[in-house]
Amino acid sequence: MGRQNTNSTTDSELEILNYLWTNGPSTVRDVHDTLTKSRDIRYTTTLKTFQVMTAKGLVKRDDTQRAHVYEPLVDRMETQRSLVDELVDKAFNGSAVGLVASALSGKRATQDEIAEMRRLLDEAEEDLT
Amino acid sequence: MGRQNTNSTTDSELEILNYLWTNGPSTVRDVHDTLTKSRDIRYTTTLKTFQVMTAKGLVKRDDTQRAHVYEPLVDRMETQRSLVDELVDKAFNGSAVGLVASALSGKRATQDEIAEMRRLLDEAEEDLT
DNA sequence: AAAGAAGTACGATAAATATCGTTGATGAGT
DNA sequence: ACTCATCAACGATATTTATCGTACTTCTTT
Repeated sequence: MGRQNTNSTTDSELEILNYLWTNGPSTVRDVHDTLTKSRDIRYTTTLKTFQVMTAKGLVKRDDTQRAHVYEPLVDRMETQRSLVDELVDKAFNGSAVGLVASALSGKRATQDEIAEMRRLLDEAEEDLT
Repeated sequence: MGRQNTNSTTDSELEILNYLWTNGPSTVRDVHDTLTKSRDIRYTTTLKTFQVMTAKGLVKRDDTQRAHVYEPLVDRMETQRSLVDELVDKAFNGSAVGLVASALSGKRATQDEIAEMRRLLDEAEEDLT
């Protein structure tokens, strides 16, 4: 009964993973000092999230130092892809086109971004044959 | 303290909204009979979700009939856009390009889908003036 | 009219998530 | 050696979500 989620990573976890993916192996202190700039949370909250993530296998912990060092065990692109797939299923009836249409209608894309997307489409098309 | 989510619609709610957007105003029975094909849930679960959605203002209820008729109060594209924006922020550091790249790397897009995306890009470019 | 089917209302509950506080250990500076 | 800061461990708790069961009401069918 009760809650039931197919989700792999929660919002808090994703926030932490983003930091680790960008900055490499880090301590709780490193991450917390960044998180606390935008939100008012306690150190132990960040720590607890790390512990949960470790239990889930999302990160690996090196405890040879007093301040444990964490690094991600999940791949960034992989995670992004699964989040996108999930959203496409849930909100766009499986159509990636719908997703792209939405993305373009939201914040207006710049000329450069549009050009980059065209390049991505060219690539995707080549991979088809 | 405790949980805190910026999310507007939950998974269950979105599932119901999808039905309403596609099929128009419907009764709990209508929706439930469809949901129950893919998941094993009780009628009152679906009903309860409708009641919560009504309280949240996501749907409007017409109770002039014994079987109340519900219709969506939120716009489909609007909702999709906000879900996409949320994901772009959370997982792609605000870059819609990253999202599109992920979408293309996931399930392989067909020739037709790619063509349609190109068309969307053309449109977006024109809107740039 | 009685029985049964189909509805709604609503409280209870399990699980997941995000959060905090307390406790005990370890290290650094005086 | 003592004090203070930093850290990890861990339990407690509020909230949200998804779910169900029970009770009550209202049609329908015999």
